[in-house]
Amino acid sequence: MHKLLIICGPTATGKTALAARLAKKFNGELVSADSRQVYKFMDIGTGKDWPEGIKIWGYDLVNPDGEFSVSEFVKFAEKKINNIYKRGKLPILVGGTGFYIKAIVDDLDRIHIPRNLKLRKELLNKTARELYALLLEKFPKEATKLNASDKANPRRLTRLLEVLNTDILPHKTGKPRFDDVLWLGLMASKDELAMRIENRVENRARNGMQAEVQSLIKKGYTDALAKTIGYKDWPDLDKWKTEEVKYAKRQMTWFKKEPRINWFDVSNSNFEQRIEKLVKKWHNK
RNA sequence: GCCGAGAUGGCGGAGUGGACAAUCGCACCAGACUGUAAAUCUGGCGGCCGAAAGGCCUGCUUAGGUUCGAAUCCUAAUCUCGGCA
Repeated sequence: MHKLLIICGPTATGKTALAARLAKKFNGELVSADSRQVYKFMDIGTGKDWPEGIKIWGYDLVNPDGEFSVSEFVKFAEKKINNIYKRGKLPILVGGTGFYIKAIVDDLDRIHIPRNLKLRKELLNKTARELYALLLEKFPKEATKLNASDKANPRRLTRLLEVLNTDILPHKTGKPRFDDVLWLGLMASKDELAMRIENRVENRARNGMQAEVQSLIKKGYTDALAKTIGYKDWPDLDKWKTEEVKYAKRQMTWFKKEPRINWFDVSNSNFEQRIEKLVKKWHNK
């Protein structure tokens, strides 16, 4: 019986802390599904927590200038989850990157089609219009299926051309079979979330962010800093907060349409008890 | 006190007699997204009615004025910023 527990939701809702408690109660190990925390040396800015006595996998997978994507994540996480099963423990997938979580649970067949650097280079300077025209010419069926947003999105158009151009079939990874998946979602009202984010940012700013940024610069990772929330606007805390709030909103836009999530408002005083009750029932089933 | 410059939507900032409810950027709201998801992209964004097309009202510091017509010209007031005292 392979069960998977998922704890998702926007940033600053206390996912890791909850996951750690549940891991203790139910003999679990954590797998982080967070696209920022995979980078080494970026600890404070990405909010890595290391709960005591609990294993958490998925941090520090690549250098800040390394290539990473859902595909790498899936390969890593599936291996890890299988390993956790082998040891008779419960894997708990915890994080705010909805795409990564979905990729683990559902069969997303295209994500393992590799990059085509030559093609990407050719398409690099083309506008969305040009890319779409090209797509329409070569793959009219796929092209007309696109929505208005994707039609204007150079990055996604490039990727689609890349996917359709290949004859390489995506290889099957050793995907674990999940018999039973429980999705838990942590959320809060807009105001509550904004407040939590503010506090969190201020704490991180006080607790070593300056030194972390400097050491990253010293190591030469300025490109990575320039594109990462928290680092790119440092030391402007207001901007950091705004970016973090916007990020939380984007996360919610993704999660809102996921019907399998059981939502809990972290402002409710008894939400943890209710979660424990639910998990217990599911775990013993 | 005198001389200059200026006051535009939540903010920055265009517009300098009609095409202006007012380019654009930020913020904000909603959304898309099966290999960059920390990314990228789409729509909305004065008020009211409407599904929409569209309609009505208010509006560019304030008060007057000129004009068929003003954010744009004139007068005065208030405030801000530079220079001289």
